Amino acid sequence: MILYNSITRKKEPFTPLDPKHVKMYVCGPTVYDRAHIGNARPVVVFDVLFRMLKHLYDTVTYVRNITDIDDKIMTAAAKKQVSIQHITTENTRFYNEDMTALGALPPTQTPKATEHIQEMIQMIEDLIQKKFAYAKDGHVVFDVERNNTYGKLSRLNLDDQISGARVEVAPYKKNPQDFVLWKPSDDTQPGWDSPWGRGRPGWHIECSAMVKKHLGKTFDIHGGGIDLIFPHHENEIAQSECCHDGSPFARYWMHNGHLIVNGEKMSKSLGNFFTVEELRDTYAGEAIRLTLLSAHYRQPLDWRPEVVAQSTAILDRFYTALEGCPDAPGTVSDAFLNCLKDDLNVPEALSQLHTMVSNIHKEKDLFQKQTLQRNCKASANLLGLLESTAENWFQGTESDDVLWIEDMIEKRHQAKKNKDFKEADTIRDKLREKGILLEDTSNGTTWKRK
RNA sequence: GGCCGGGUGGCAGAGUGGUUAUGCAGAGGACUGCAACUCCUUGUACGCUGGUUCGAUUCCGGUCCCGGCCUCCA
Repeated sequence: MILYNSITRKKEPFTPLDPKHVKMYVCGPTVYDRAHIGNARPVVVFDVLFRMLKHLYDTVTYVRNITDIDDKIMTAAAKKQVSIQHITTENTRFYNEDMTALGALPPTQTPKATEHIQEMIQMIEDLIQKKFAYAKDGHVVFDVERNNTYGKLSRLNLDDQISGARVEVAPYKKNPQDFVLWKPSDDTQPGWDSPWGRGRPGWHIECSAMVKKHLGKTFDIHGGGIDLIFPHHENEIAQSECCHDGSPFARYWMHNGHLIVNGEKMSKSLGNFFTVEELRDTYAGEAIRLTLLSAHYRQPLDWRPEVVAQSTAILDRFYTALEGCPDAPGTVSDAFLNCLKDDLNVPEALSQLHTMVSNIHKEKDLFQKQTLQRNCKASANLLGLLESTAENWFQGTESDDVLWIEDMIEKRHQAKKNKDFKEADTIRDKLREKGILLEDTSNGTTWKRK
Protein backbone atom coordinates (compact mmCIF):
# COMPACT_ATOMS: atom_id res chain seq x y z
CA MET A 1 0.00 0.00 0.00
CA ILE A 2 1.08 3.54 -0.72
CA LEU A 3 0.15 6.37 1.63
CA TYR A 4 0.67 10.11 1.50
CA ASN A 5 2.71 11.04 4.54
CA SER A 6 2.02 14.59 5.69
CA ILE A 7 5.38 14.92 7.38
CA THR A 8 7.37 14.23 4.21
CA ARG A 9 4.61 15.55 1.94
CA LYS A 10 5.10 12.63 -0.37
CA LYS A 11 3.42 9.36 -1.20
CA GLU A 12 5.43 6.56 0.39
CA PRO A 13 5.18 2.78 0.40
CA PHE A 14 3.65 1.74 3.70
CA THR A 15 5.57 -0.80 5.73
CA PRO A 16 4.49 -1.34 9.33
CA LEU A 17 7.13 -1.58 12.02
CA ASP A 18 5.83 -5.05 12.84
CA PRO A 19 4.87 -6.70 9.54
CA LYS A 20 2.06 -8.58 11.22
CA HIS A 21 0.69 -5.86 13.45
CA VAL A 22 -0.29 -2.36 12.33
CA LYS A 23 -0.81 0.30 14.97
CA MET A 24 -2.93 3.34 14.24
CA TYR A 25 -4.13 6.30 16.30
CA VAL A 26 -6.74 8.84 15.26
CA CYS A 27 -7.73 11.90 17.23
CA GLY A 28 -11.25 11.39 18.50
CA PRO A 29 -13.91 13.81 19.69
CA THR A 30 -14.02 16.23 22.56
CA VAL A 31 -17.42 15.24 23.88
CA TYR A 32 -19.01 18.60 24.64
CA ASP A 33 -21.71 18.60 21.95
CA ARG A 34 -23.27 16.50 19.22
CA ALA A 35 -20.98 15.64 16.31
CA HIS A 36 -21.36 17.65 13.15
CA ILE A 37 -20.86 16.22 9.68
CA GLY A 38 -17.33 17.62 9.54
CA ASN A 39 -16.45 15.60 12.62
CA ALA A 40 -17.69 12.53 10.78
CA ARG A 41 -15.34 12.83 7.82
CA PRO A 42 -12.16 11.62 9.57
CA VAL A 43 -14.17 8.87 11.24
CA VAL A 44 -15.37 7.53 7.89
CA VAL A 45 -12.04 8.08 6.14
CA PHE A 46 -10.02 6.28 8.77
CA ASP A 47 -12.68 3.61 9.05
CA VAL A 48 -11.95 2.80 5.40
CA LEU A 49 -8.25 2.72 6.18
CA PHE A 50 -8.93 0.45 9.17
CA ARG A 51 -10.90 -1.94 6.96
CA MET A 52 -8.14 -1.91 4.34
CA LEU A 53 -5.43 -2.59 6.89
CA LYS A 54 -7.43 -5.43 8.39
CA HIS A 55 -7.78 -6.86 4.91
CA LEU A 56 -4.05 -6.64 4.25
CA TYR A 57 -2.49 -7.43 7.64
CA ASP A 58 -2.96 -10.01 10.37
CA THR A 59 -3.61 -7.66 13.26
CA VAL A 60 -4.56 -4.00 13.39
CA THR A 61 -4.83 -2.01 16.59
CA TYR A 62 -6.82 1.14 16.01
CA VAL A 63 -7.04 3.56 18.92
CA ARG A 64 -9.36 6.53 18.87
CA ASN A 65 -9.53 8.59 22.03
CA ILE A 66 -12.41 10.27 23.80
CA THR A 67 -11.44 13.64 25.24
CA ASP A 68 -13.68 14.03 28.27
CA ILE A 69 -11.84 16.80 30.08
CA ASP A 70 -11.68 20.17 28.40
CA ASP A 71 -12.75 23.73 29.07
CA LYS A 72 -15.42 23.53 26.37
CA ILE A 73 -17.01 20.68 28.32
CA MET A 74 -16.90 22.77 31.49
CA THR A 75 -18.62 25.62 29.68
CA ALA A 76 -21.28 23.32 28.23
CA ALA A 77 -21.99 21.83 31.67
CA ALA A 78 -22.29 25.24 33.29
CA LYS A 79 -24.59 26.44 30.55
CA LYS A 80 -26.90 23.45 30.84
CA GLN A 81 -26.65 23.36 34.65
CA VAL A 82 -25.69 19.70 34.64
CA SER A 83 -22.62 17.81 35.75
CA ILE A 84 -19.59 17.43 33.54
CA GLN A 85 -20.03 13.70 33.63
CA HIS A 86 -23.57 14.05 32.38
CA ILE A 87 -22.31 16.01 29.38
CA THR A 88 -19.51 13.61 28.57
CA THR A 89 -21.40 10.34 28.96
CA GLU A 90 -24.37 11.61 26.99
CA ASN A 91 -22.29 13.00 24.14
CA THR A 92 -20.10 9.92 24.03
CA ARG A 93 -23.22 7.83 23.59
CA PHE A 94 -24.56 10.14 20.88
CA TYR A 95 -21.21 10.07 19.12
CA ASN A 96 -21.12 6.29 19.08
CA GLU A 97 -24.69 6.11 17.81
CA ASP A 98 -24.03 8.61 15.06
CA MET A 99 -20.84 6.95 13.88
CA THR A 100 -22.42 3.51 13.94
CA ALA A 101 -25.22 4.89 11.76
CA LEU A 102 -22.56 5.98 9.29
CA GLY A 103 -21.24 2.44 9.15
CA ALA A 104 -18.06 3.07 11.12
CA LEU A 105 -16.66 0.05 12.91
CA PRO A 106 -15.76 0.54 16.55
CA PRO A 107 -12.01 1.07 16.93
CA THR A 108 -10.03 -1.55 18.76
CA GLN A 109 -9.81 0.76 21.75
CA THR A 110 -11.44 4.06 22.71
CA PRO A 111 -9.50 5.30 25.74
CA LYS A 112 -10.72 8.26 27.76
CA ALA A 113 -8.52 11.15 28.77
CA THR A 114 -9.77 11.17 32.37
CA GLU A 115 -8.64 7.58 32.77
CA HIS A 116 -5.08 8.53 31.87
CA ILE A 117 -4.37 11.43 34.21
CA GLN A 118 -1.60 9.57 36.00
CA GLU A 119 0.09 8.74 32.70
CA MET A 120 -0.07 12.40 31.71
CA ILE A 121 1.37 13.54 35.03
CA GLN A 122 4.18 11.02 34.61
CA MET A 123 5.02 12.33 31.14
CA ILE A 124 4.96 15.91 32.35
CA GLU A 125 7.31 15.02 35.21
CA ASP A 126 9.66 13.38 32.74
CA LEU A 127 9.58 16.46 30.53
CA ILE A 128 10.38 18.74 33.48
CA GLN A 129 13.16 16.48 34.60
CA LYS A 130 14.62 16.49 31.10
CA LYS A 131 14.27 20.28 31.05
CA PHE A 132 11.82 20.38 28.17
CA ALA A 133 9.18 21.87 30.41
CA TYR A 134 9.01 24.27 33.30
CA ALA A 135 6.51 24.92 36.10
CA LYS A 136 5.34 28.40 36.90
CA ASP A 137 2.35 29.68 38.92
CA GLY A 138 0.69 26.26 38.99
CA HIS A 139 1.12 25.86 35.25
CA VAL A 140 3.49 23.52 33.54
CA VAL A 141 4.58 24.75 30.14
CA PHE A 142 6.46 23.07 27.31
CA ASP A 143 9.61 24.97 26.39
CA VAL A 144 9.53 25.12 22.62
CA GLU A 145 13.00 26.61 22.33
CA ARG A 146 14.52 23.50 23.88
CA ASN A 147 13.09 21.34 21.09
CA ASN A 148 15.14 22.02 18.00
CA THR A 149 12.97 19.95 15.69
CA TYR A 150 9.84 21.84 16.69
CA GLY A 151 7.81 22.70 13.58
CA LYS A 152 8.89 19.74 11.47
CA LEU A 153 5.34 18.63 10.74
CA SER A 154 3.67 21.98 10.10
CA ARG A 155 6.86 23.61 8.80
CA LEU A 156 5.93 26.78 10.54
CA ASN A 157 8.83 29.01 11.29
CA LEU A 158 8.44 30.44 14.77
CA ASP A 159 10.25 33.64 13.84
CA ASP A 160 7.72 34.33 11.09
CA GLN A 161 4.75 34.49 13.36
CA ILE A 162 3.89 38.10 12.91
CA SER A 163 0.89 40.33 12.52
CA GLY A 164 -2.33 38.64 11.58
CA ALA A 165 -1.60 35.72 13.80
CA ARG A 166 -3.22 35.40 17.16
CA VAL A 167 -0.38 35.04 19.57
CA GLU A 168 -1.33 34.52 23.15
CA VAL A 169 0.62 36.47 25.70
CA ALA A 170 0.48 34.66 28.99
CA PRO A 171 2.54 35.80 31.98
CA TYR A 172 3.63 32.29 32.89
CA LYS A 173 5.18 31.60 29.48
CA LYS A 174 8.78 32.27 28.59
CA ASN A 175 7.87 32.37 24.90
CA PRO A 176 4.49 32.96 23.32
CA GLN A 177 4.83 29.67 21.40
CA ASP A 178 5.23 27.64 24.58
CA PHE A 179 2.16 25.55 25.24
CA VAL A 180 0.47 24.40 28.40
CA LEU A 181 0.86 20.83 29.65
CA TRP A 182 -0.91 21.32 32.95
CA LYS A 183 -3.01 24.12 34.34
CA PRO A 184 -4.37 24.89 37.79
CA SER A 185 -8.04 24.35 38.69
CA ASP A 186 -9.98 26.34 41.25
CA ASP A 187 -12.51 24.73 43.58
CA THR A 188 -15.33 25.00 41.06
CA GLN A 189 -13.35 23.34 38.29
CA PRO A 190 -12.57 19.68 37.81
CA GLY A 191 -9.06 18.82 38.90
CA TRP A 192 -6.64 16.18 40.01
CA ASP A 193 -3.84 16.35 42.57
CA SER A 194 -0.44 16.72 41.02
CA PRO A 195 3.10 17.76 42.00
CA TRP A 196 2.11 21.28 40.86
CA GLY A 197 -1.09 21.45 42.87
CA ARG A 198 -4.63 20.59 41.98
CA GLY A 199 -5.17 21.04 38.26
CA ARG A 200 -6.05 19.55 34.91
CA PRO A 201 -4.19 18.67 31.71
CA GLY A 202 -3.67 20.97 28.75
CA TRP A 203 -5.04 20.08 25.37
CA HIS A 204 -2.28 18.03 23.72
CA ILE A 205 -0.77 15.84 26.42
CA GLU A 206 -3.71 13.41 26.56
CA CYS A 207 -3.02 12.04 23.08
CA SER A 208 0.69 11.61 23.79
CA ALA A 209 -0.09 9.76 27.01
CA MET A 210 -2.72 7.51 25.47
CA VAL A 211 -0.57 6.71 22.44
CA LYS A 212 2.28 5.76 24.71
CA LYS A 213 0.14 3.51 26.87
CA HIS A 214 -1.78 1.75 24.11
CA LEU A 215 0.60 1.77 21.15
CA GLY A 216 4.06 2.42 22.56
CA LYS A 217 6.66 5.10 21.89
CA THR A 218 6.77 4.56 18.14
CA PHE A 219 3.80 3.44 16.10
CA ASP A 220 2.70 3.36 12.48
CA ILE A 221 -0.08 5.76 11.53
CA HIS A 222 -1.43 8.86 13.18
CA GLY A 223 -4.50 10.44 11.61
CA GLY A 224 -6.80 13.39 12.04
CA GLY A 225 -8.20 16.45 10.38
CA ILE A 226 -5.86 18.76 8.52
CA ASP A 227 -6.55 21.55 10.99
CA LEU A 228 -4.92 19.49 13.71
CA ILE A 229 -1.49 19.65 12.10
CA PHE A 230 -0.83 22.81 14.00
CA PRO A 231 -0.70 23.08 16.89
CA HIS A 232 -2.10 19.77 18.10
CA HIS A 233 -0.02 17.23 16.20
CA GLU A 234 3.07 19.39 16.20
CA ASN A 235 2.84 19.55 19.98
CA GLU A 236 2.18 15.83 20.31
CA ILE A 237 5.39 15.17 18.44
CA ALA A 238 7.31 17.62 20.60
CA GLN A 239 6.07 16.18 23.87
CA SER A 240 6.42 12.55 22.96
CA GLU A 241 9.78 12.69 21.23
CA CYS A 242 11.34 14.86 23.93
CA CYS A 243 9.94 12.60 26.62
CA HIS A 244 11.29 9.54 24.81
CA ASP A 245 14.77 10.91 24.18
CA GLY A 246 14.16 11.41 20.50
CA SER A 247 12.51 8.09 19.67
CA PRO A 248 10.30 8.79 16.67
CA PHE A 249 6.61 9.21 17.36
CA ALA A 250 4.23 8.41 14.46
CA ARG A 251 5.88 7.02 11.31
CA TYR A 252 3.12 8.06 8.91
CA TRP A 253 0.90 11.09 9.37
CA MET A 254 -2.38 11.23 7.53
CA HIS A 255 -4.72 14.21 7.41
CA ASN A 256 -8.14 14.46 5.85
CA GLY A 257 -9.22 17.66 4.11
CA HIS A 258 -11.91 19.88 5.48
CA LEU A 259 -15.56 19.67 4.84
CA ILE A 260 -16.89 22.94 3.56
CA VAL A 261 -20.36 24.38 3.10
CA ASN A 262 -21.04 26.77 0.24
CA GLY A 263 -17.33 27.21 -0.22
CA GLU A 264 -16.73 28.05 3.42
CA LYS A 265 -15.25 25.97 6.14
CA MET A 266 -17.85 24.38 8.36
CA SER A 267 -17.24 24.90 12.00
CA LYS A 268 -19.02 25.31 15.25
CA SER A 269 -17.65 28.79 15.72
CA LEU A 270 -19.07 29.92 12.36
CA GLY A 271 -22.40 28.25 13.07
CA ASN A 272 -22.77 26.93 9.51
CA PHE A 273 -22.83 23.27 10.44
CA PHE A 274 -25.17 20.31 10.23
CA THR A 275 -25.16 17.75 12.99
CA VAL A 276 -25.03 14.11 12.04
CA GLU A 277 -28.22 13.71 14.02
CA GLU A 278 -30.23 16.11 11.86
CA LEU A 279 -28.82 14.69 8.63
CA ARG A 280 -29.82 11.23 9.77
CA ASP A 281 -33.40 12.42 9.96
CA THR A 282 -33.33 13.21 6.26
CA TYR A 283 -30.92 10.74 4.70
CA ALA A 284 -29.91 7.14 5.10
CA GLY A 285 -26.67 6.76 7.04
CA GLU A 286 -25.16 4.91 4.12
CA ALA A 287 -25.98 7.78 1.74
CA ILE A 288 -24.24 10.18 4.13
CA ARG A 289 -21.28 7.85 4.24
CA LEU A 290 -21.04 7.59 0.46
CA THR A 291 -21.21 11.37 0.21
CA LEU A 292 -18.32 11.69 2.66
CA LEU A 293 -16.40 9.26 0.47
CA SER A 294 -17.26 10.93 -2.83
CA ALA A 295 -14.08 13.03 -2.90
CA HIS A 296 -10.55 11.86 -2.20
CA TYR A 297 -9.86 12.13 1.53
CA ARG A 298 -7.18 14.81 1.16
CA GLN A 299 -9.40 17.06 -0.95
CA PRO A 300 -11.87 19.51 0.46
CA LEU A 301 -15.45 18.25 0.30
CA ASP A 302 -18.27 20.67 -0.35
CA TRP A 303 -21.34 19.45 1.53
CA ARG A 304 -24.42 20.01 -0.59
CA PRO A 305 -27.84 18.36 -0.49
CA GLU A 306 -27.71 17.55 -4.22
CA VAL A 307 -24.66 15.39 -3.67
CA VAL A 308 -26.38 13.38 -0.95
CA ALA A 309 -29.33 12.89 -3.30
CA GLN A 310 -26.89 11.69 -5.95
CA SER A 311 -25.34 9.27 -3.45
CA THR A 312 -28.79 7.91 -2.67
CA ALA A 313 -29.44 7.36 -6.39
CA ILE A 314 -26.15 5.51 -6.72
CA LEU A 315 -26.97 3.27 -3.77
CA ASP A 316 -30.39 2.54 -5.28
CA ARG A 317 -28.65 1.30 -8.39
CA PHE A 318 -26.06 -0.68 -6.43
CA TYR A 319 -28.64 -2.39 -4.27
CA THR A 320 -30.79 -3.14 -7.31
CA ALA A 321 -27.81 -5.04 -8.68
CA LEU A 322 -27.56 -7.00 -5.43
CA GLU A 323 -31.14 -8.27 -5.53
CA GLY A 324 -30.94 -12.01 -5.13
CA CYS A 325 -27.32 -11.91 -3.93
CA PRO A 326 -26.62 -15.09 -1.98
CA ASP A 327 -25.54 -14.69 1.61
CA ALA A 328 -22.08 -16.06 0.99
CA PRO A 329 -18.60 -14.54 1.02
CA GLY A 330 -17.03 -13.16 -2.15
CA THR A 331 -13.62 -12.07 -3.34
CA VAL A 332 -12.46 -8.46 -3.44
CA SER A 333 -11.68 -7.37 -6.99
CA ASP A 334 -7.99 -6.74 -7.66
CA ALA A 335 -8.66 -3.67 -9.76
CA PHE A 336 -10.76 -2.27 -6.96
CA LEU A 337 -8.20 -3.09 -4.29
CA ASN A 338 -5.41 -1.50 -6.30
CA CYS A 339 -7.26 1.79 -6.32
CA LEU A 340 -7.48 1.76 -2.55
CA LYS A 341 -3.86 0.71 -2.19
CA ASP A 342 -2.90 3.93 -3.90
CA ASP A 343 -3.37 6.32 -1.00
CA LEU A 344 -7.02 5.36 -0.58
CA ASN A 345 -8.22 6.51 -3.97
CA VAL A 346 -11.84 5.95 -3.13
CA PRO A 347 -13.34 7.83 -6.11
CA GLU A 348 -11.44 5.59 -8.48
CA ALA A 349 -12.42 2.52 -6.46
CA LEU A 350 -16.03 3.62 -6.75
CA SER A 351 -15.73 3.74 -10.51
CA GLN A 352 -14.59 0.11 -10.37
CA LEU A 353 -17.66 -0.64 -8.33
CA HIS A 354 -19.81 0.94 -11.02
CA THR A 355 -18.20 -1.34 -13.59
CA MET A 356 -18.94 -4.37 -11.43
CA VAL A 357 -22.53 -3.30 -10.97
CA SER A 358 -22.92 -2.82 -14.68
CA ASN A 359 -21.58 -6.30 -15.34
CA ILE A 360 -24.01 -7.79 -12.84
CA HIS A 361 -26.94 -6.21 -14.65
CA LYS A 362 -25.75 -7.55 -17.96
CA GLU A 363 -24.97 -11.08 -16.81
CA LYS A 364 -27.60 -13.57 -17.96
CA ASP A 365 -26.23 -16.73 -16.36
CA LEU A 366 -27.54 -16.97 -12.81
CA PHE A 367 -24.53 -18.69 -11.31
CA GLN A 368 -22.13 -16.22 -12.93
CA LYS A 369 -24.33 -13.38 -11.82
CA GLN A 370 -24.31 -14.50 -8.20
CA THR A 371 -20.56 -14.78 -8.24
CA LEU A 372 -20.30 -11.23 -9.54
CA GLN A 373 -22.76 -10.09 -6.89
CA ARG A 374 -20.79 -11.68 -4.07
CA ASN A 375 -17.55 -10.18 -5.31
CA CYS A 376 -19.11 -6.77 -5.75
CA LYS A 377 -20.47 -6.88 -2.24
CA ALA A 378 -17.16 -8.03 -0.79
CA SER A 379 -15.41 -5.14 -2.55
CA ALA A 380 -17.94 -2.54 -1.46
CA ASN A 381 -17.74 -3.83 2.09
CA LEU A 382 -14.13 -2.66 2.22
CA LEU A 383 -15.56 0.84 1.95
CA GLY A 384 -18.20 0.01 4.53
CA LEU A 385 -20.83 0.12 1.80
CA LEU A 386 -23.48 -2.40 0.72
CA GLU A 387 -23.39 -4.12 4.09
CA SER A 388 -27.17 -4.26 4.15
CA THR A 389 -29.41 -6.28 1.83
CA ALA A 390 -31.40 -4.98 -1.10
CA GLU A 391 -34.57 -5.81 0.78
CA ASN A 392 -33.57 -3.77 3.82
CA TRP A 393 -32.33 -0.89 1.74
CA PHE A 394 -35.51 -0.59 -0.31
CA GLN A 395 -38.15 -1.75 2.12
CA GLY A 396 -36.73 -0.78 5.47
CA THR A 397 -37.24 -2.72 8.64
CA GLU A 398 -40.63 -1.35 9.71
CA SER A 399 -43.22 -3.90 8.81
CA ASP A 400 -46.59 -2.63 10.00
CA ASP A 401 -47.85 -1.78 6.51
CA VAL A 402 -46.28 -4.66 4.60
CA LEU A 403 -49.44 -6.77 4.63
CA TRP A 404 -51.42 -3.86 3.27
CA ILE A 405 -48.85 -3.28 0.53
CA GLU A 406 -48.89 -6.92 -0.46
CA ASP A 407 -52.66 -6.92 -0.46
CA MET A 408 -52.71 -3.93 -2.80
CA ILE A 409 -50.21 -5.58 -5.09
CA GLU A 410 -52.39 -8.68 -5.26
CA LYS A 411 -55.45 -6.56 -6.08
CA ARG A 412 -53.52 -4.86 -8.85
CA HIS A 413 -52.38 -8.22 -10.13
CA GLN A 414 -56.00 -9.31 -10.45
CA ALA A 415 -56.91 -6.06 -12.20
CA LYS A 416 -54.05 -6.55 -14.65
CA LYS A 417 -55.16 -10.09 -15.30
CA ASN A 418 -58.57 -8.73 -16.22
CA LYS A 419 -56.94 -6.11 -18.42
CA ASP A 420 -58.40 -3.46 -16.16
CA PHE A 421 -55.35 -1.23 -16.52
CA LYS A 422 -57.15 1.80 -15.24
CA GLU A 423 -57.76 0.14 -11.90
CA ALA A 424 -54.20 -1.22 -11.87
CA ASP A 425 -52.80 2.27 -12.39
CA THR A 426 -55.08 3.70 -9.71
CA ILE A 427 -53.68 1.21 -7.22
CA ARG A 428 -50.14 1.97 -8.29
CA ASP A 429 -50.72 5.70 -7.88
CA LYS A 430 -52.26 5.16 -4.49
CA LEU A 431 -49.16 3.29 -3.35
CA ARG A 432 -46.93 5.93 -4.86
CA GLU A 433 -48.64 8.54 -2.70
CA LYS A 434 -47.49 6.52 0.29
CA GLY A 435 -43.94 6.46 -1.10
CA ILE A 436 -44.19 2.91 -2.41
CA LEU A 437 -42.88 2.32 -5.92
CA LEU A 438 -43.86 -0.80 -7.80
CA GLU A 439 -41.79 -2.66 -10.33
CA ASP A 440 -43.20 -5.38 -12.53
CA THR A 441 -40.69 -8.10 -13.29
CA SER A 442 -40.93 -11.45 -14.99
CA ASN A 443 -41.18 -13.00 -11.52
CA GLY A 444 -43.99 -10.77 -10.33
CA THR A 445 -44.22 -7.33 -8.79
CA THR A 446 -41.70 -5.98 -6.30
CA TRP A 447 -41.91 -2.79 -4.25
CA LYS A 448 -39.57 -0.19 -2.83
CA ARG A 449 -39.93 2.64 -0.40
CA LYS A 450 -38.89 5.99 -1.72
C1' G B 1 3.36 39.01 6.50
C1' G B 2 4.73 33.45 6.61
C1' C B 3 3.24 28.37 5.27
C1' C B 4 -0.05 25.03 2.47
C1' G B 5 -3.89 23.25 -0.84
C1' G B 6 -7.03 23.94 -5.11
C1' G B 7 -9.26 25.89 -9.92
C1' U B 8 -11.55 19.68 -14.92
C1' G B 9 -17.88 19.07 -19.28
C1' G B 10 -25.00 21.17 -16.42
C1' C B 11 -23.40 18.91 -11.51
C1' A B 12 -20.06 15.55 -8.59
C1' G B 13 -15.21 13.83 -9.26
C1' A B 14 -10.49 10.79 -10.67
C1' G B 15 -6.49 10.83 -13.81
C1' U B 16 -2.92 11.42 -17.56
C1' G B 17 2.86 14.29 -21.85
C1' G B 18 -0.37 11.86 -27.20
C1' U B 19 -5.54 6.69 -27.40
C1' U B 20 -9.09 12.40 -23.37
C1' A B 21 -12.08 7.86 -16.34
C1' U B 22 -16.53 7.10 -13.70
C1' G B 23 -21.12 8.59 -11.89
C1' C B 24 -25.59 11.87 -11.43
C1' A B 25 -28.71 14.80 -14.36
C1' G B 26 -30.38 15.57 -19.66
C1' A B 27 -31.59 13.75 -24.81
C1' G B 28 -32.87 9.66 -28.28
C1' G B 29 -33.94 4.41 -28.70
C1' A B 30 -35.08 -0.89 -26.87
C1' C B 31 -38.02 -3.49 -23.22
C1' U B 32 -43.17 -2.63 -20.82
C1' G B 33 -50.51 -2.51 -21.35
C1' C B 34 -48.43 2.19 -19.38
C1' A B 35 -44.53 2.77 -16.00
C1' A B 36 -40.36 1.48 -13.00
C1' C B 37 -35.91 -1.39 -13.22
C1' U B 38 -32.42 -2.69 -16.94
C1' C B 39 -29.92 -2.31 -21.68
C1' C B 40 -28.07 0.57 -26.13
C1' U B 41 -26.71 5.41 -28.20
C1' U B 42 -25.40 10.47 -27.09
C1' G B 43 -21.42 14.67 -23.82
C1' U B 44 -13.81 16.18 -26.78
C1' A B 45 -14.11 19.64 -20.28
C1' C B 46 -9.45 20.73 -17.93
C1' G B 47 -8.93 29.43 -14.76
C1' C B 48 -5.83 32.95 -17.85
C1' U B 49 -1.04 33.57 -20.01
C1' G B 50 3.98 32.69 -21.63
C1' G B 51 7.74 28.67 -22.08
C1' U B 52 9.76 23.51 -22.84
C1' U B 53 8.05 19.74 -26.53
C1' C B 54 6.64 16.90 -32.74
C1' G B 55 2.58 17.26 -29.12
C1' A B 56 0.45 19.96 -22.43
C1' U B 57 -5.34 19.66 -19.18
C1' U B 58 -0.90 16.95 -17.45
C1' C B 59 6.04 19.66 -16.84
C1' C B 60 8.22 24.88 -15.81
C1' G B 61 7.37 30.32 -15.11
C1' G B 62 4.03 34.35 -14.53
C1' U B 63 -0.87 35.92 -13.42
C1' C B 64 -6.00 35.96 -11.59
C1' C B 65 -9.43 33.71 -8.38
C1' C B 66 -11.01 30.41 -4.21
C1' G B 67 -10.02 27.95 0.32
C1' G B 68 -7.17 26.38 4.75
C1' C B 69 -3.33 27.01 8.83
C1' C B 70 -0.33 30.68 11.79
C1' U B 71 -2.40 28.24 19.55
C1' C B 72 -11.20 27.19 19.77
C1' C B 73 -11.40 23.65 15.68
C1' A B 74 -11.99 17.15 12.61
